[in-house]
Amino acid sequence: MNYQTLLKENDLKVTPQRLELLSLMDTKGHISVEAMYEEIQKKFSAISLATLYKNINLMMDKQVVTEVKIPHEKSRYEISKETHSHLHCRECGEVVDIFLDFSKAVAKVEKLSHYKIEGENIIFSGLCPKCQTSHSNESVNLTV
Amino acid sequence: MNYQTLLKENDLKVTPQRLELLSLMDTKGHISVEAMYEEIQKKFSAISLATLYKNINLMMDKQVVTEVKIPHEKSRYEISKETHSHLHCRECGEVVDIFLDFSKAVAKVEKLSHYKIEGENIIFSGLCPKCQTSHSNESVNLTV
DNA sequence: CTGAGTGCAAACGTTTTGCACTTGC
DNA sequence: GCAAGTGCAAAACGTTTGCACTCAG
Repeated sequence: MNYQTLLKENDLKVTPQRLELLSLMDTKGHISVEAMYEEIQKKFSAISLATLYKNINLMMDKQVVTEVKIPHEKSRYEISKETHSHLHCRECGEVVDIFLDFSKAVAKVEKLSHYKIEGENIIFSGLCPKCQTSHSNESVNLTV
Repeated sequence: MNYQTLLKENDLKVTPQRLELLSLMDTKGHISVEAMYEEIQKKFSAISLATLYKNINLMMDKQVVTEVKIPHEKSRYEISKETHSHLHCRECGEVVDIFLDFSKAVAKVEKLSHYKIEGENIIFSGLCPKCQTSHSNESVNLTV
């Protein structure tokens, strides 16, 4: 992905901080403000939280970045892409994308509710493949 | 709905503040902390925000109340009920319940992802029937 | 009567703001 | 060169905490 172009297309100046931010969201997938701050400090030790917030908000306004609100967790952020859903593991916290076609469901909802549906926000929660088998931490110290 | 029973079943003492809180969530449907505070002050002018938060958190811990995270909006709260989805009007902010069966989709997701799905969180956004026709505010002051 | 709930004030963590300095274009 | 972006410090905001008082059971 070309972050420079992405910024320019949205009338945002290309700064090294912004490039790194986009790179983080792109490679780490779904990242919280906290984690972004920790990560970006590795390259820009003097970066300010204010700058981080300003950029996240600006990019959200421009729809370059999308906020993902996960039940019982803090928001995470991703680079906007085609409509997709999310899978969230309640054990390890992992969030992954899943591309599914809900147009049938949307049509049904429109018929039933008379709403004009413009978008859907879908998060499935459960256990990822790894956490279904590794219950190592679950049974520790059960002697109460 | 019997709020007294609901509280007792969850080992929560029955207080007038809690009864009113549950009544608000029940009748108003999906309500923000802010709106709850404004409403509850009509009956309990001296109520503290701390009490409000303590009760919301306590009831969430006990799963009596569920947080609804809507894109671009503050969280709202509802009395927990059977699995259901939500419809959100971006114009007037209304949120309504819709009961749909997504078990087929869940099965598909499990097959594709190898996740074990325990719950889904689905919000459709768009325009409610009223806001599709009344565009009164949309075209005001377009002369730039 | 006793522990749980309430209200108040203070504290806390997160996010936003104003301003001087720096940088991209 | 100038508007936009950055970093810093202070402020604002929403939420939580500790404590004395009150009330439900």
